[in-house]
Amino acid sequence: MVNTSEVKWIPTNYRTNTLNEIASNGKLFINSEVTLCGFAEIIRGKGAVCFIRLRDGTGHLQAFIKKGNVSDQELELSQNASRESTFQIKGIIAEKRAPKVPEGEPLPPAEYEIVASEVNILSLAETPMPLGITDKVEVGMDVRLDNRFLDLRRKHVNAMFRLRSKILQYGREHLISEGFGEINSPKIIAAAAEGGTNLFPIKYFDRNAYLSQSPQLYKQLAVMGNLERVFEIGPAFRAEKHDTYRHLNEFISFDIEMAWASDEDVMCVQERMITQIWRKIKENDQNLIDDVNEFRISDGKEPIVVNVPTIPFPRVSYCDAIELIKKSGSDIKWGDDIEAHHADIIAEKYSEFYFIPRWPMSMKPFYIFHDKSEVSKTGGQLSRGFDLNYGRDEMTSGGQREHRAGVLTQNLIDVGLNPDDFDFYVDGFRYGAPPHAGWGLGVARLLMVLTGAGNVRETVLFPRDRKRCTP
RNA sequence: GCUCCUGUAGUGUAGUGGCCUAUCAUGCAGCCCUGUCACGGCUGCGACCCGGGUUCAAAUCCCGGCAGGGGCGCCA
Repeated sequence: MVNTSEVKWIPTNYRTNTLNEIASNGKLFINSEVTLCGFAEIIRGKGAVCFIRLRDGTGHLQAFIKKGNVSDQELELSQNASRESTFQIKGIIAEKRAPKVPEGEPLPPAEYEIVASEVNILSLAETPMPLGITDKVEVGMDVRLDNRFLDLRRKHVNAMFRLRSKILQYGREHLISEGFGEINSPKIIAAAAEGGTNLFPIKYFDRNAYLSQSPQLYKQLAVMGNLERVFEIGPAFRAEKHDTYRHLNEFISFDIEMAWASDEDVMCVQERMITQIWRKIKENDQNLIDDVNEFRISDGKEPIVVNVPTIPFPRVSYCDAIELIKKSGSDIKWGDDIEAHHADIIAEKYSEFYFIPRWPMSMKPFYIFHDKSEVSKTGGQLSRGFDLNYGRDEMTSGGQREHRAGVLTQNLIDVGLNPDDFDFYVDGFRYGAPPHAGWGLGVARLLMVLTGAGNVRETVLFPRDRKRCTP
């Protein structure tokens, strides 16, 4: 279930070992006395014996409870316990009796079990459960989310969130290796950071405030402060009434910002980070991918394969993308947004990761850098803003930022924002400002790509959408 | 904001006007068997979202409500 090779599992007051330690190194434990804990995944046996398949956060192990080894009361309570009840069992590790195999077939590898001498039921599970942990019965998304704590116990769901943790870990490690430091920006803000999307208003004592839609302005200020290269993994809030497989109203954004860099420089950081995440997952976490695949196969889906993408990712500039879409017969002109059905056309040619650099300045936020000499064939002003897509889906939005205070103020005016509201930001650029660039990446969307999940709700523990604010 | 669709046992489903005191699986309860391990066998429990209407007859058709899902726009 989890790669425990590098983890030191220190005993707790409840257990001496994890189940996986015993299951994978049983030989070393034979005849030794241990105390183990876990959920009872299956309870079988009547009369003189009882078998419990225990599960903890590391793996599984069978407990064998036999009349005479424990009190009659312990045996009976165990036999009558409901599935998913939690147990603490003290006993001796032994090799499992080998199963009967048909003539001529080889015996399976040795397995181990704990032969109980003491059984302590920590908590009895109520019945029936709202959804089955191991049952081969489908469950609707709504029931799953209402009972996420149970849903998470299902192997493939559990694996999904362990993979999420790995993505964050490997991403962090990679950025740190390139000189980035982690920051935390405020999530309570006074004014709309970027305009455009709707914010959630909140009461901040006796004033009005909002939940942050993006760490954008603050990570830039951190760079102005000579933190040089920063990243943040934190929540962003958007009060948009969307209702799709890829949108939530609260999501975790993986953001970077770096000094002395252009749009192209941070695209390179991103493709290095993504390939490194893929490479590490492939090296270390195939077991988690296998858990996901086991479910996908039982569900009639293709198993996922972790293919490390090759660098560089294709760059399909905005202008080229428009040409490509036009060629397919779609009605689009320079200056139009590339919508989902347009992205489908690009995805026919570029089905994996690709960048769309150099969007029209008119379509990008005020803080994006533009160079007057960089224009389209038709004369439209280009920007240093880019997107990263995977097929039809947008993963990232980023770009080189405007570091000229005067231009920033003009940009604010051009998009109809009041520069006075942004003094806290523009002031940061008045006393020397390095050219800089960055991006924000949707963690859940990246996990969707990695795992083939068809809905962002699969990749977020407790998703917040238009209809759902609990649990 | 605009669209399309769906509500049947705890869970997932079958059902398209009468054969529905509603199918199957899983679950749960009980019994039998058993060093079990995809265990097996038997018995039982448990449901048509709510309110109107059409009809001799409604889970099924119509209207309203409530709840949920898909898609679009916008975005990560």
